[in-house]
Amino acid sequence: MTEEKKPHHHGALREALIAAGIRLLEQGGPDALTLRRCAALAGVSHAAPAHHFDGLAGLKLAIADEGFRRFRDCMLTAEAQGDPSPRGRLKGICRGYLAFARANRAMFHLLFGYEMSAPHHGGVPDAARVGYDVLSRCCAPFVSPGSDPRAIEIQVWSLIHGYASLSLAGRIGPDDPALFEQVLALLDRVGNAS
Amino acid sequence: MTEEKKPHHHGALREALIAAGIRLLEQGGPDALTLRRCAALAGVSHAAPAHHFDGLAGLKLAIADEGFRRFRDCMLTAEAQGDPSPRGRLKGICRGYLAFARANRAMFHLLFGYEMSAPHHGGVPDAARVGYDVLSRCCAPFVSPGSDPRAIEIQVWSLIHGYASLSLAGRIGPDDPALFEQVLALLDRVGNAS
DNA sequence: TGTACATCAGTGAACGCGCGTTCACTGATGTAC
DNA sequence: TGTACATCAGTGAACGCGCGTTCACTGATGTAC
Repeated sequence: MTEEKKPHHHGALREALIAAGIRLLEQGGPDALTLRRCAALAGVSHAAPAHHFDGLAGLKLAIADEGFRRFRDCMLTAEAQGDPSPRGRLKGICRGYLAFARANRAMFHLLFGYEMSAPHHGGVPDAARVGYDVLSRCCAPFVSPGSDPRAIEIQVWSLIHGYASLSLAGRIGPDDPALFEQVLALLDRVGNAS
Repeated sequence: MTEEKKPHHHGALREALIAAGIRLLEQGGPDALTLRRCAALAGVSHAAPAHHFDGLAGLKLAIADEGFRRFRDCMLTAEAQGDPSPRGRLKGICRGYLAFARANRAMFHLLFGYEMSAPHHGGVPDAARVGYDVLSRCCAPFVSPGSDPRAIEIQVWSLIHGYASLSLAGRIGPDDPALFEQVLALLDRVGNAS
């Protein structure tokens, strides 16, 4: 199971290829993620991945799946670190959202980029849902009973996703925690009756 | 100047290549944008573009430049169409923002994607500024005198950019104008003393 | 108005590159009996 | 416990593809005089 020897059979090649893909992604950007390079980094021949993934698209899907789980974990960690009030938790996951994006630039672009939503593409992996569930839970305290929670969820998600995207795109300038907190202050006005 | 004949000299190849690139982008996605295909679509040999652009990166920069101008025009048009109050203008450009993203998926990803902000890349083209200026002007009425306008600008920009990005990524589901207006309603709480 | 010449903007052939994929193969594993 | 055999997970060579780039070239344009 946890063998890492070098016999003919790798033993955990699937996981090794995913890990290699993530490394390539972060070190060389989206274009560095190819089947051949993943195979080389995992120490197998370039034809080996065909036994585990349905082409490059299949590998990317598996990488995105793993990425979404790490993304969720990053938000949960940030949630647990801050103020335990509902408002504090909500801001906490937003801080985790931004932290993940900054620490995993290329992965973030893979998770939300063109390819993942292209017309011909199979669609977003199931794991995308686990992140949304965290968001949804943290928004719940601010939803008026009987009303649709979706509006508040999308307000919060848009705000933090936009900030993270613009930050990665270099549009907000260097890291500015004070500015980010000012933007998050808008969340104090979410869900109140104004 | 406006010649479109077929002599040895094209006359306006630079513009033709940019137009070809935009067509390829929208019809085939980011990967369809190559020097050779642009040249073919413009009706010249594949070596011709080298006389006008510094490689593929140079062509992309020129395409992004044109894209940012169209983006701004789209916002200005939407601003002019709606309620002329400050709040109405602000929401107007947000509607233009979303409309542009939806009508120019691949271009939108080019303008804000990984490549445009990659470490080795030269940076965002100057034209990116013209869009921000529109946003800044529409935010100005809500900035308290003497305070930094940046906080409100980034709040608004994050909200609309996030919504547009998530919409393109297929995360918000099918087009839902009512939901979008609910999200924009958060702008009613921007810049007030709460 | 005419000529010589430099410069510019194309052509088309050729290059090497990394890619995904296919194929026959082989060693290792697992199962039936 | 031992044997036969099917299946699985790798190897390595080969394929064709489209890409960016280079190169010598040539036709058209523009300028000096």
